[in-house]
Amino acid sequence: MLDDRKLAVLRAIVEDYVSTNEPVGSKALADRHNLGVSPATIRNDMAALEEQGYIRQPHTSAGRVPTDKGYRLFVDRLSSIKPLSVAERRAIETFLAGAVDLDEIVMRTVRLLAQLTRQVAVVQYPSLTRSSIRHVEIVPLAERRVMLVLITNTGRVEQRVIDLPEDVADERIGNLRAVLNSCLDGCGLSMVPETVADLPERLPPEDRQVAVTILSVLLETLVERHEEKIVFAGAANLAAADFSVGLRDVLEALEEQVVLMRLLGETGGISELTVRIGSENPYSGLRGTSIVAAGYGSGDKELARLGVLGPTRMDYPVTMGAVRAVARYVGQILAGS
Amino acid sequence: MLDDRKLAVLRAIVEDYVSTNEPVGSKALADRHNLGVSPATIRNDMAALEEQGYIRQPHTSAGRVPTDKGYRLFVDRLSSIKPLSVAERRAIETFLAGAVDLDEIVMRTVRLLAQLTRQVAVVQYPSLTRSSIRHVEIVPLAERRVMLVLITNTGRVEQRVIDLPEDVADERIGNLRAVLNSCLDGCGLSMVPETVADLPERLPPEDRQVAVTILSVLLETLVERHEEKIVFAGAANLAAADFSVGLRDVLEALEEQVVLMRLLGETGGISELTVRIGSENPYSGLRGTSIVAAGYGSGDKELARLGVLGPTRMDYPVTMGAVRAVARYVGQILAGS
DNA sequence: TCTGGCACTCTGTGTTCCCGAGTGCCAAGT
DNA sequence: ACTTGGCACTCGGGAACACAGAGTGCCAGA
Repeated sequence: MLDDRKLAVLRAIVEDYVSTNEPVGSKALADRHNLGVSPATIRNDMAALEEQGYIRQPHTSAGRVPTDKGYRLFVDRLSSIKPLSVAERRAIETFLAGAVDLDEIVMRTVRLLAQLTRQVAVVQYPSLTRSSIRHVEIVPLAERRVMLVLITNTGRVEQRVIDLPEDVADERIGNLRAVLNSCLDGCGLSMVPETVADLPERLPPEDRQVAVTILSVLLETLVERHEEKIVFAGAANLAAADFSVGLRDVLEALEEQVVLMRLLGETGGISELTVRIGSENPYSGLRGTSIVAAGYGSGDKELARLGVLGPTRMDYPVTMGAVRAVARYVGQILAGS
Repeated sequence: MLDDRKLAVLRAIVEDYVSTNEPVGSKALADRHNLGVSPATIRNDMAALEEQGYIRQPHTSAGRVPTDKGYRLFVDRLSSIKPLSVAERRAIETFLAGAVDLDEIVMRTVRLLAQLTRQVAVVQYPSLTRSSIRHVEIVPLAERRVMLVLITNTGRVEQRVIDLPEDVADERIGNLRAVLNSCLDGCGLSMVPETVADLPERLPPEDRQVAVTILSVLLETLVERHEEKIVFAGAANLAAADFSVGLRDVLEALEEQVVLMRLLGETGGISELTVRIGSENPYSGLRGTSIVAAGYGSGDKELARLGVLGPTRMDYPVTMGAVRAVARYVGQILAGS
């Protein structure tokens, strides 16, 4: 149905259109790529490609432009991920190495990715639910008020202020902290509810009331924060890429955590790339934009996702290479810290 | 030099131009505002205003448009800050009240402000340097590794991972923590360096090495984080306001923490509004944009700043009202938590 | 000092026209 | 059966042009 030459023509169209941003005609193709055939032949192939929905003409008698389906075929079968240059790898390493805490790792990652791809980068904070507890801290603030601090093995810190039902002496707090830590240390977050279920009963009666209050907040934190935090950078790159569709919609989507979550999507395995092209993505305001995303994590567990968002007319091989490389490096950094 | 009527004309020009976004002519002015004089008279006044640089004509035989100088006069002498409606105040309260930690307070504030003003909102995290220490925590992570957690009275939490020069038993860590807390609790951050200066000497010799390591990281944190964290929201509003100047520059500025810092600027007193109009601001990429900013804090100490950024052609009375109101509410929330 | 009148100057818009790039199709060649 | 050159056709986009409308500056009169 699609012989090799037709595929070569499609590849050439995508490559030319990506680099020039103008509909590409049969003559230009014959000139720039040595396909060994004449423009007329190419025209026939183009007609076939259009017939099947891989390319289209913006107007009669203009060149051809790839459709979403065309890009999809290109990504799946006609291109290979382009690895980063040595210089780029070095840049990633040195740039990420300087980060001192999780906030800074994420911040640097998102900027790095934006700069590398010249597009909008999106990074999700390492998921709370898939990580485990490294330490729980209870800090007395006032008479009946404490702050609960939760530190996970990914370096993420959650804090909540709790109003207690009664005055509690500091040593009782300390005691409680010790108990909590001894039974939660290293506990996967998804296991917390069962782990603490019978905890109050194992405490002296006078502490139970307080323990229940604190535990309920702890559990609440785990649930509420299920919707993860996401940051983006490189919005300025949107202005450069003259967007076909209004960039207002894109900016709006970027500020909606929920939408971003869905865009990053779920993955199969770690460091596996997901590409959503134009109308494939689940949000109508983003026709005309593609998302290249990957999971990252330490070891073999995927902790969160990151990716970039740009016009469908993007350089997929390069973008995919950058996303994959950054995802791997961030995973390493997280594992090492 | 400028009699009352000329000022009234200037005010009318600003108001009309802000609401219509079109150069305003003498006839339209005479119709919409009852100035009690004819268009011809207004024309004379306009000529005078233009002479002095308060307004200008985009082209010969177009209406007049205020200059930066004109807006400045308008803000300083011709307008008064418009208080928010009851409904808006209620919305602020309920929206901010639900926040559980500092991150969420800041996040909600910036979104609220963006929505209220329909412009880009910018909020700086409460300054580390001006707040005081509420608690210091040292959490053992591994053999020779601990995490230092710093909690300030504004609810801000800073964490750093520290590699120790030797193995340290947990009880020695606990001891160190107790000592640190007893001498730093409530200590203003700017006082920390002197407060801990002689601390190692007061410890048993075997702990000194470790203490020095930890303290140096602590001090480093205070210094490094001097450049504050800033977040923004509402970038989508930029796309709506058809910017005269390329919005690429604006987006770039928004992602430069340093530039944002300078834009928010320094203030006189708390809740005092700063307005920077067009060319008054220190960044050349932002010709055509104004910044309305205010300090916020708990009690009488200014902890940080917040504000909005929009086209010079903005509704200053309303914007100023919103910024002032939000700054006050955030201050209250911070004081109460 | 204000007002009405008048001539003048622009910008923006709509119209028309034309060029060129690119196509589809067909008939001839391999 | 596929490829190729030729040819007529179609549109989009830019240039040239005209024109209406809004707005001004200025002047003479109240």
